[in-house]
Amino acid sequence: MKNRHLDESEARAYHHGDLRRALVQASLAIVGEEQDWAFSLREVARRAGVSHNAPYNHFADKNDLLVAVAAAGLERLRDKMLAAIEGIDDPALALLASGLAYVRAGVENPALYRLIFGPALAAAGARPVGVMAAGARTREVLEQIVERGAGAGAFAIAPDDSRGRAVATLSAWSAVHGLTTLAIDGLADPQLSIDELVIGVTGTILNGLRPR
Amino acid sequence: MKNRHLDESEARAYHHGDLRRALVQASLAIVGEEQDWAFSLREVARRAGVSHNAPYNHFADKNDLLVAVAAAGLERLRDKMLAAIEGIDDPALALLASGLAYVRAGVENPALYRLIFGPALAAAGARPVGVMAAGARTREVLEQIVERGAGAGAFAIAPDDSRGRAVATLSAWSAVHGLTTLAIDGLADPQLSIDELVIGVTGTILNGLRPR
DNA sequence: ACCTGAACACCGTTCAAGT
DNA sequence: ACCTGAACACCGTTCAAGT
Repeated sequence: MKNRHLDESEARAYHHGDLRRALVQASLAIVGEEQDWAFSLREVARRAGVSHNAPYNHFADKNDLLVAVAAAGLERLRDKMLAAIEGIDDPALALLASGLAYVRAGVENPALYRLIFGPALAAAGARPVGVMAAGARTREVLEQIVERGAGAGAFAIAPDDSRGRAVATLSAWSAVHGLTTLAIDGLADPQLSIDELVIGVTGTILNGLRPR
Repeated sequence: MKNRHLDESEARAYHHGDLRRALVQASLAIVGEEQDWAFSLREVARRAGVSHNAPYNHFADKNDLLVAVAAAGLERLRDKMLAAIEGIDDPALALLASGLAYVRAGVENPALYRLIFGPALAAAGARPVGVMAAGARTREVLEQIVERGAGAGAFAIAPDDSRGRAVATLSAWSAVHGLTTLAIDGLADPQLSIDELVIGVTGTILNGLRPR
């Protein structure tokens, strides 16, 4: 009864060291299905079919689980960006495509987006290294597009200007990240569609990076 | 004892219909002093010197209080932006000044910034009108700068292009909003100072809006 | 009209105990 | 090594009762 939503192999796996992964998956399921990013640790345990303190064998506390979930969510975001720029040579088009994928992912699953940039990162004390590392890997996607654009002369950045590349990367990330949260919060212009907003905002960034 | 941190006039005021305001002030104090945006309703009541369910006479539930706190925080943000652009005629400089004020405010009080764009707006069900209205007033500051810039020919937007103005406004807000959250989350480049980051990112936006 | 105290269901975390 | 059940302090919310 407790395990009725799990098949036998999955139930067995909990005794094989997979509970950690199962708890992260259960969390992602709750976030995605119920759009609830403030779920309780006990609810996750219930969904995974274990007692409410079994998670403590794999995570120091609730925030430690949230860190793992946020990191997994960031990896998903990164994968979508990578898939979106696959085969696109023009750096400007690649930046637009990655931005579209990023904002769409956030708007499609707002609760996950809020979780990623929410409680885990806000935790007092030491920075949660898991999320930070995943965030760095996500930023790298934009960094590489900027680097290609700078090398090809598509963006007005000298090849040896690492500061310029950092600013360009952060400009692009800030714009799509800010647009995503404003759209999720209902603070973006409702007259325009999400795609129109992304194209418009990314267009401003691309215009700002273009050689004059 | 319960009221030891309140003087008599303040204590009396709670019987004059000011508890609502006092609870919002107490919340802002907790957020600012303890950098804790996930405070409990009971803690707010304790700080205000009332029983733990007195708040229910003024707010429907905890989220209703959070909405009021978020709206107050947004008004503060708006006031800082307005003060920063006071007397600046050049639209480009005004946009930079407002952006600097915005990001600095967020970085100085990250917990308040998280609260503003956090739980209240994420609440399931109906949109919290209080925050939405305050958000619209905050966006208006940027809108007016863009409008001035479009009129003066400082930005490449035709006078009758309301769509262009909306995109420009959202581009500016997205950039500073995204930069603020990334900086707070420790995901911005640590090599550069906050002011350098704002100048760089705002520079990209301004460059993108400038006539060619 | 506004506030209080008791009560309820729920939560995060700890601890002793089981296999 | 990993999991369970009891226990503790705390929370959001409701309700009856006070002024």
